[in-house]
Amino acid sequence: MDDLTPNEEKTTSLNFIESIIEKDIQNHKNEGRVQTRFPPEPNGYLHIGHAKSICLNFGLAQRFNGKCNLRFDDTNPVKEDVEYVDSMMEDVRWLGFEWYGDVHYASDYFDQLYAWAEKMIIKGSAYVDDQTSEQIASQKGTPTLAGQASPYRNRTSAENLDLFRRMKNGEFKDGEKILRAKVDMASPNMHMRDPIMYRIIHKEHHRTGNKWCIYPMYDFTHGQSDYLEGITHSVCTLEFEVHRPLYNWYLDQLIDTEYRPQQIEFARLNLSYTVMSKRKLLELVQNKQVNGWDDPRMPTVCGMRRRGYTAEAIRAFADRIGVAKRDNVIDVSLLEFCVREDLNKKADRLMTVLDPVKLVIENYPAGKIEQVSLENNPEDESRGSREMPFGRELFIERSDFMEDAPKKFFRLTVGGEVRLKGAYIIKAEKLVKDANGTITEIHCSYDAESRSGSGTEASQRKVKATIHWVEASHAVPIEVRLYDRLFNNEDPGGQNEDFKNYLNPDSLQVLNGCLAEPAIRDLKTQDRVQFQRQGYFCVDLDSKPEHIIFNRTVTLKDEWAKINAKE
RNA sequence: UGACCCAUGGUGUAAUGGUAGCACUUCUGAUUUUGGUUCAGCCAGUUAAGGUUCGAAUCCUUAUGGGUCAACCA
Repeated sequence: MDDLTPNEEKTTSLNFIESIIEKDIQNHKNEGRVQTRFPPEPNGYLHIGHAKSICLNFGLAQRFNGKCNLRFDDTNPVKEDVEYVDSMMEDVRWLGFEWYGDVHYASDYFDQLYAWAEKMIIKGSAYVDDQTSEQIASQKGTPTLAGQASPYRNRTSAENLDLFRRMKNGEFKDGEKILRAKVDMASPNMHMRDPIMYRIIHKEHHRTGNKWCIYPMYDFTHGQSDYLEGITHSVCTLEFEVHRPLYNWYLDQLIDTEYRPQQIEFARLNLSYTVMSKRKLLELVQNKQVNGWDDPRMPTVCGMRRRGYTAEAIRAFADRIGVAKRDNVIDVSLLEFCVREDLNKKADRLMTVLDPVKLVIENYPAGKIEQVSLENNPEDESRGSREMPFGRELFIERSDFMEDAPKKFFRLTVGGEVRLKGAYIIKAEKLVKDANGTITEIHCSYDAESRSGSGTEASQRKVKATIHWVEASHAVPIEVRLYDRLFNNEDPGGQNEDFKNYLNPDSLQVLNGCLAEPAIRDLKTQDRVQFQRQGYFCVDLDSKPEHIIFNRTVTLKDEWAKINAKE
């Protein structure tokens, strides 16, 4: 596992899971051993909610000198695929974690689980049921009404064993028979009403091929898998709370050791302005409302990676949101804060003009080009500086000029002065407009004595604002993709209407006429930079040298946008 | 009209019977050749009612509110 940055040093206060573990260690439970696991089902892509779980499980192992396994919970061949296995391993590693030993699969334990099932049949705590799923459901009762026993509940062990073996041998079709645990049809906990242990699925499994046509259910698999791997603390989300009695019941039936894994539940992550369920994310992909699982608007790990999020930022986020049992909705602004905090220190600055308007410096010699020096990162002197061409014709951001500016507008107006970052102070003199009245050129004069860093008195002059620019003849055209929140409702999944009704129609904005300084050509795919005064961006996967494409990871905080919005 | 879980500023999370703290957000100000960063500060909280206790966010009771559970999914 990689080192924690200073930011990720744990505080002294413990979350409730850490408190449990600390107590267990003090009591020498399991010889003081700590082993956790991250157990995804390989049926989709990992999202920021999984990232919370990954950081939690691997983080607990780090903190308590334990181990953390990676285990694929692959008990349902109908839903699972190797494609997902590979992407999940990639995502876990990208987040900065390495699992202990080999990757594990629940399917590694199919033989042992089968043997345990036979053991339960022999001792009379499991039976084969011939009924349809509808019949079984109708006997299940309701949370307020006890269930009724299956007519097959009292088959002899011998008969059950024979039938179960024939199930395994492929003598029955899907759904014809199942194996159930004999627990308590009157339990107030629905999961204890003779839960299904094995079902018949004639489907090739991504790892075991056609060896099996019966597959164990989650409940009959998870606790035993934990046990077999020596997991001490089996951390899962709250909806498995009602499964815990069954988790423990199966272990009680099957094992006799003092060692016993303990299931602990925590509240899953919810993020404002997005959805987190695999089903809903899949729907967005299938309906082409996003461009695949790694669309930078998706809360998937691969989507966030493509957008330019760093693993450090995601880990810092996971750390700050904490772990507890109450339902929560984390404000997406915390995530944005974490990525800005990280990128502010790491990302070199670059000048790009997203919505260019031409600026002509009338008293600057035509044809002259001089080089000005700019520091790469004011937060990190070791990043050095670079040269950038300056000349008579430049492009500046259209929004940095206003004809009828309110008093709080600090940028360029006719008769007003601003500094061109790293270069000279200019004063706007007159405008050139087209037939529609749109400004096509801003003509200005410059103060030749004011060059940045020249040390002259004029260079020390204070002006209200400093704006970014690019020299016209050296400008590099780029495409920039701006992303906004995917939904315009804080909790799109929690409304009465379909969550897709709350999709933000402006979540993706593709800008094609953007211009960048020449240094932009040095960047490689996925490199992250700050576009001066605008935000953090990264080179998109689709970018090519002849067609450079950037994704906006997150904007800078923007005081003027706030003031402007209030008008 | 069951069982189980949960309840601290707008959001999230601490305080483990003894001064309700931290972070994000909002807002104010200082610094700034990024309206960024940094720094300083303001506003703002224990769901309610009883009880135990010298003392309760914390323990107990009840109420209220929220969540989970009736897949041959995980």
